[in-house]
Parts: sequence; C-alpha cells; structure tokens
Amino acid sequence: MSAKITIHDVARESGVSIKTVSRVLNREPNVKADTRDRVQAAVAALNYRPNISARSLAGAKAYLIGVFFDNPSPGYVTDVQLGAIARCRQEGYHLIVEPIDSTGDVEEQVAPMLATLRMDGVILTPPLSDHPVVLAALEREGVPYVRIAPGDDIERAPWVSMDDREAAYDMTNHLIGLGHRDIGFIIGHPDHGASARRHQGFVDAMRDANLPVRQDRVEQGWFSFRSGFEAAERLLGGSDRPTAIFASNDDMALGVMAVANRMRLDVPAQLSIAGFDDTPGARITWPQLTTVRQPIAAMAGAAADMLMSGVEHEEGEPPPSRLLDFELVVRESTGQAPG
Amino acid sequence: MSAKITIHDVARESGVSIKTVSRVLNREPNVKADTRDRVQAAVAALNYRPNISARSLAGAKAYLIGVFFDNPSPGYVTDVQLGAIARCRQEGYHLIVEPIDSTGDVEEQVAPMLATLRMDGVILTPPLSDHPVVLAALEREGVPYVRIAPGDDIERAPWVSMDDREAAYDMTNHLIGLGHRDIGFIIGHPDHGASARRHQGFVDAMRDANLPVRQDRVEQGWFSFRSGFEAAERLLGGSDRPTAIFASNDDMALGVMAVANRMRLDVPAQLSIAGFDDTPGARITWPQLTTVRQPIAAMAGAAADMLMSGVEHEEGEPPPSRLLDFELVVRESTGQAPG
DNA sequence: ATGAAAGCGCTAACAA
DNA sequence: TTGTTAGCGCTTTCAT
Repeated sequence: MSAKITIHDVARESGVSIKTVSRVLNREPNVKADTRDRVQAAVAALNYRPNISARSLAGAKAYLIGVFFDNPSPGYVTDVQLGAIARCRQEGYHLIVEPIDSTGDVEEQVAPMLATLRMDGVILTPPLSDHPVVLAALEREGVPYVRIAPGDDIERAPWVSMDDREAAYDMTNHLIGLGHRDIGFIIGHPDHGASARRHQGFVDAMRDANLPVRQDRVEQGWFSFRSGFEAAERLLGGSDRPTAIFASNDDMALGVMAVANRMRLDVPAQLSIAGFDDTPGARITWPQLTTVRQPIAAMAGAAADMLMSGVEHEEGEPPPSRLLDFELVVRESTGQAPG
Repeated sequence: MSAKITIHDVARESGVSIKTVSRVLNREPNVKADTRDRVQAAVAALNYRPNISARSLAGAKAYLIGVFFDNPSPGYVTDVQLGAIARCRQEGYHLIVEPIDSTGDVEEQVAPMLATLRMDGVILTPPLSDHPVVLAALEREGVPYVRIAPGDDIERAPWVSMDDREAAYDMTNHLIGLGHRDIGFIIGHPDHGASARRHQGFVDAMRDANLPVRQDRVEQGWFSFRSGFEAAERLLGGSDRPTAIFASNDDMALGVMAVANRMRLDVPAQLSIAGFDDTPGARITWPQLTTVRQPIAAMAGAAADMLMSGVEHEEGEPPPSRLLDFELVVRESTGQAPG
C-alpha cells in the first residue's frame, strides 16, 4: 500500500502553504500562474489525490451524488448510472446508489442515509420522483434533488424530463400513417407520471385524426412483461381485433409480441406492435421493436449537472428544468395495416 | 434543514463523554449496561446519525464498498447491486458504483478513485474480475477486493463463484435426456472466465454420454444477442442441423430464438434452445427460455460480507472463497428431440 | 468502566 | 497574492 500523501506533502514539495495548494485544487482565483504550475507539477510528481472524507468534513461539498431507484427496469437503472457518472467523473464526484423499496418503510430507509452521508444531491428516478415521503425527507434534511420524469407538482423542485405526450402522439401518428384506424393501447404503471402523459398523447393523436378511441381498446398495464401479455390476451382474444397495439413501454410490447407469436399472428403483416423506451430488449426479439428512444443517460447527466453546479430553486420562481429530445425508432414490428 | 446534531449533543444529553458514546456506537466492550441504555435512548431521542466523513477521516473504516463493472448486461449489474446493498444496509455501509471502460485507460480511471475514496473494499464483476491493471491498482493501493466468477489465478485473492462447469454439464445432460444427440454449442466471451468452464461442462457431458463433439457444432460468441444470432445462422444454415442449441448465456440464446423464428422453426418441436443466467429476458420471449439460474444477488451479498467482515487473505494460504448453488430452470424452449 | 486530549486531511475566515 | 489559524465530527491513544 502506497504511503498516504497529503496536502502537506504537496505544499512542502512546491514550497507554498497548504492553503495555496487548496486554492489550486479548487480552482480558486488569486493564484499566480507560476505558483499554480509549481503546485500542479508537485501534485503530478507525488501522484497526490485529495482525501474525499477530509474535504467533505471540512467543506461544504461531499463530492457524492445519490441515485435512488425502485422496482428497477434493469436497463433503465444502468443507463441512468452511466449517464450520471459520465458527468460526475469530470468533476471528481462519485455516485452512491440506493435502491428504495417503496412497499417497505421508506422514511426508515431514507432518513438515516441522508443524515450520515450528507450527499450534495440526489437524482430521483420514477416512481420515486413522485414519492411524497422521499421528497419530504429530502427537503427536511436540506439535500437538493432533481426529479427525472416527475408526474405532478412540477413546480416543487428541479426536474429533467422528455415530452412523453408528444412522443406518444408521434408514435400514434406513425401508426395512423401506416393506415391503422383501429389501434389498441396499453397504459403504463399508474404510479409513473409518464404513464398519463403517454396515454394523453395517444388520445390526442386519435382525436386529431378523427378516429374513435374505443374504451375496449384501452387496457391498464403495469410496465411489466406479464401485464403486457395479459392485456394483449384481452385485446386479441375476440374475433374483432385491432390491427395495431401501442404499449406504453417495451417490456409490455414484448408481452404483446409473445401473445402474437403464440397466436401465430404475423408481425407486422397482421398486427403492428409499438413500444416505448428503446430498452436493450427491443432489439432482442424478432422482429425488432419499433419504439421511442428515451434520452435516459442524457437526462441523468443533465440532472447530475444541475446538482453539481448547485442550481438554486428560488422561492416563487419556477424550478430549473430541462426537457430533452426523444427519437422515434422505426424498426420491423410496425407496417402497413392489413387490407 | 434540521440542525446537525453531533456526538457532543448525544454526550450532553446522556451525561457521558463523547468517547463513551463512540463506544456504544461501535459496540465496543467495557460499557456498563445502564450507561449503554442511556446513550442509546439519547441517540433515539435526538435522532442522531454519525457523520460518515468524520468517521472515516478519524478511523480506519470508510463505510463504503465499491462495485466495478464494465460492458454491463443491465440485469446482471442491477442484481449485483441489489444483492450487495441488502447486506451493506444492515451494517451501515453504502455502495459506490464505478463503471470502468476497459477499452480506455483503466489505470487512469481506477487509481485516482481508489486514492480519493479509500473504500473498505471493492466487488469486481466479470470481466473486471480478471483485469490485470485493475487487480494491480487495487493491490498497490491496499484496497481489499473480492472477485465474482474469476477465470484464472484463483489463488490470488478472495472470490465468490458458482460451479459453471457443473451447471453446463447438467444442462447438457438435460438435453441428452430429452433424446438430443446432435447439439450445437455457442461459447461465451473469451474475456470471461466462466466461458471456458461452461464450454468444458458441455464437452464433459457429451464425452460421458459417448456422444461426439463435432467442431462444426461449436461456435464462438461474445455474450451479445447479435453474436448469438450470427452463430445460429451458421449453425442452422445448412440442411444438416443440430436438434438443440445450448448458448452460454441468455442474450445469445435469444439470438438463436430470433433466427429460429425467422426460419419458421418450431421451438421446441424442431429445435430446442437452452440459455444460461436466467436474466429477465429469458421470460420475455415465447416460448420462455430453459436456462440456468445464477445466484447473482447472493454472490454479491457474499462478497460484500467478506469485505465488511475484513476477511484476510493469509500469505501462502488459499484465499477465502464461496461456491454458491445454481439451479436448472426448465421452461418451454427445450423438449423431446424430433424423430 | 470512563474520560481528556490529540489528531485524521482538508476548507474557511481572517491576516498579512 | 499568499499564509496562519481554527475547526469539521469523529476515533484513537493514553490516563484515571
């Protein structure tokens, strides 16, 4: 184990005080270029790295960002982590991951952690973005947070999102453009704010095209493969079938695909299927899934940025926010309507 | 923001010195039961939580465990995190996740992080479990680590694994028991130690059943859907086809399934397909995949345990290790051999 | 069984 | 532009 070298070693090596070393490390002004160079040379020569515990104990920053998630769609969580870390690394921040079980005692899981860790900020992923106990604990402990894709109470705190309504609107129009007039829709998990927005986009597109939205064509799902499977069984069970099904996420769309396979329905010749999210699973079927690419990593990166730059939410002002672009990914599971 | 309460507040409240509070917190001996109770009451009353930075600065423990991963199969990574955290929470430890890009400068990614964070230990997931630069950096910085499913040099450091060879052996026997005599095999990513062991298990089972292992029935894959897809195209391309294909992981098995669907081969009537890992994707197809359930969360939990309990690897001794049980999960993608 | 004092390695407030 | 001095909230000696 290499002997621990501290700021004092660097100060001695470069012939300045520790405070000046500290200034250089933190990019504070009022350091002569020449001095700065000497210090940086010493840092490099000694291979010095500031101790994060000492830094956070003495100063205001902990150099720690938290990511809270629950009931993880694995791909989603991993994308969030990768996106957040990409930004954090550059600034010397690290990521603490905390799965929260919302069916358990949330307060008990969150409060002690916030008190011990004193993170600089927390990124909230759905459905935690809307969990009242989590939000309250964060506010009580004074830990800044950014919500990803929150559902309601948008004025409460900073957030990052994409336009779920418009994306669903566009996807529905894609289907309509292919000649589909009878389209089934599977709603997402009711605890996720995005679910209602995606549903709205579907309804708006149908209305704008003067197409009826039949209530027996809309099923409630839970974002799981199984719930998509079961919804598809109901949707496709009778002789009177829709020619396309738009599921609010990929997992459910894959459930629809499984039912279609089992019923020997040709996709997309007899049934078009569209998903939402562009998870890895979307390419892990045949035919590959037409879906909406969410900028998950980018959203997480933007959230990390907001946290690290210490954006403030001024009382009475709308909170800082970012709306990122989505992308329609048309693959093989959607095609011309039959007939 | 609730005012920060410190060990001094607790000491005052319970009428003892901060050292005694510290003793209680760390479960040190030599505290009168009565005193201990008073302190614990004060901790509860004040809702006190020790500051992790102060603790790790003053003491030896950081209460931080790292998880390194690369090129993540999302489900795998999430399982590892959940498994590790479940144990860490009880002991007041937290998880730092660090994706490592092994195609980049690994030393540069790992060394500064180890120096700043001074974690109590690191959990290495494949293929990082065998990455020489990562191992060397860890050892140089004196950070203990546990390797999950390492490939070689098993004596070097503590590890947790499952018996990949035996699992592949059992799966191959399952296929043989179904009457298959001509079985294709897709090898996993060569950087993952498990790949060779799974291949070996296949070969051993074939030998033990006096079945030939034809070289044109064994394809090299990379653990990706695409590589499984391409291997299956080669395996199934001619008129002389195997009646079953055993892929070294689920993603590749799903690639085989896609080729079978495209060729209108009935699974399992005309072709049996087996995977390995039991990722969520295994249930997200139809027919559902017969596979091997890896105890991923349990392996990560065991690794976290070893790290937190500070197991030492004595010079000249074999390192501490755990071999966990797997489980054959027979679903619908395997069946009687045709004819 | 308990406590006093001395740091851990930094940043912050204030001098110079 | 630079340095000095005090802590941050704990754990660790070492007394008692």
